[in-house]
Amino acid sequence: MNPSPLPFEPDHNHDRCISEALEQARHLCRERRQRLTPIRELVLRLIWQSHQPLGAYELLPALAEAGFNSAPPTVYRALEFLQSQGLVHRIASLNAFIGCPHPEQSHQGCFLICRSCKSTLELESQPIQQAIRSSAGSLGFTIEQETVEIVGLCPNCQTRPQRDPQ
Amino acid sequence: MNPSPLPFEPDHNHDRCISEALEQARHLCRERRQRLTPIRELVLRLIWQSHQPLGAYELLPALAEAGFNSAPPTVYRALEFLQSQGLVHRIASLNAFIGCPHPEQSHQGCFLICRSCKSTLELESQPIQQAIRSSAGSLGFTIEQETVEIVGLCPNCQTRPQRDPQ
DNA sequence: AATATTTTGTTATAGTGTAACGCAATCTTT
DNA sequence: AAAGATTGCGTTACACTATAACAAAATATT
Repeated sequence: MNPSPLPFEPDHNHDRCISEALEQARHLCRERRQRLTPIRELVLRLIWQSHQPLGAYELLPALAEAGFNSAPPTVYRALEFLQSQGLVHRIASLNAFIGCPHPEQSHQGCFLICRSCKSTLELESQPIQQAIRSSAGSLGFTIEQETVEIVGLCPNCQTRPQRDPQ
Repeated sequence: MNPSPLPFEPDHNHDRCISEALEQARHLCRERRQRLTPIRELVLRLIWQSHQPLGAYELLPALAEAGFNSAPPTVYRALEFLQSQGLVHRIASLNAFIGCPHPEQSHQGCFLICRSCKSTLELESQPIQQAIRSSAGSLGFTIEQETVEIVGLCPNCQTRPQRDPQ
């Protein structure tokens, strides 16, 4: 069992991985004087539990089960808050959301998304960042937001295409 | 007047730029034995006319004006065909479509999108491609599809934020 | 001309996301 | 602790994006 998730590694200790993410979220929000309300924390936990990008509407049933209102605005508000705090990212090409493993400083994610098992890995790739900045800079373009989403097959699914690591 | 569009340059000869794109599309489709029907050609022309990413539903009124059916499936079918031929790209972060300036070979675009005037430039950046391939490769990830969309401010809009180059 | 294939028309519906308003909970100031 | 201000939530309604399914028309093939 690993203490934290490895790239495309299905067998890490996911319970611990979730609770660490939640603890960090609580800590960051306390520090920033932001309110991690029960709904927001639940949405964050649900997203972490999946480890796959999760659509907004997939969250609604769980919210209803927990006794909350489960109309779309409820979950979108929670997601908006979590995004504003860097706790989740939105994957534009999937219309879905995923937990951010290092929310302590605002950043632009770069995602590797497995088409087969949907596992998604957030990279911190200096070379990619650098190449993008350099290209934009040479054209006089000022970057405000980056969307880098790579879809393909993770190592597991190249040899065992049907398996779902979660 | 320039014969072809320059990066974020509002004053190129856009009529010529459109007609060249259409001529190339006709040529490619003839070569590939694919049918560039009136609807498909009209959709392609409308997209090129805008030079900004265009939503599917923004195309419908023009289709109706031209006497075609203007229900969503009509335009989505045309867009699907044009994408399959590499003639247009979809911008995931905008739910919109834009003409491809070099459709002769299938490729993954990298887009610089101005938040203010919406001008969008497709890059062929070897360093970015290389960095992405290298990152993915070192993790054993096989790339199938890349989404790279950079939103920010183009040179024109950094000094004249209100101007619309189109 | 007959048949097969592709494209389009049409209706309906699924999926994603937001506006707007009022109430409730929390925070701030006194 | 009370009053007022701010923030978050419940609720309804709706806008925007995209596709399924089937029939009719147009085109290609034999």
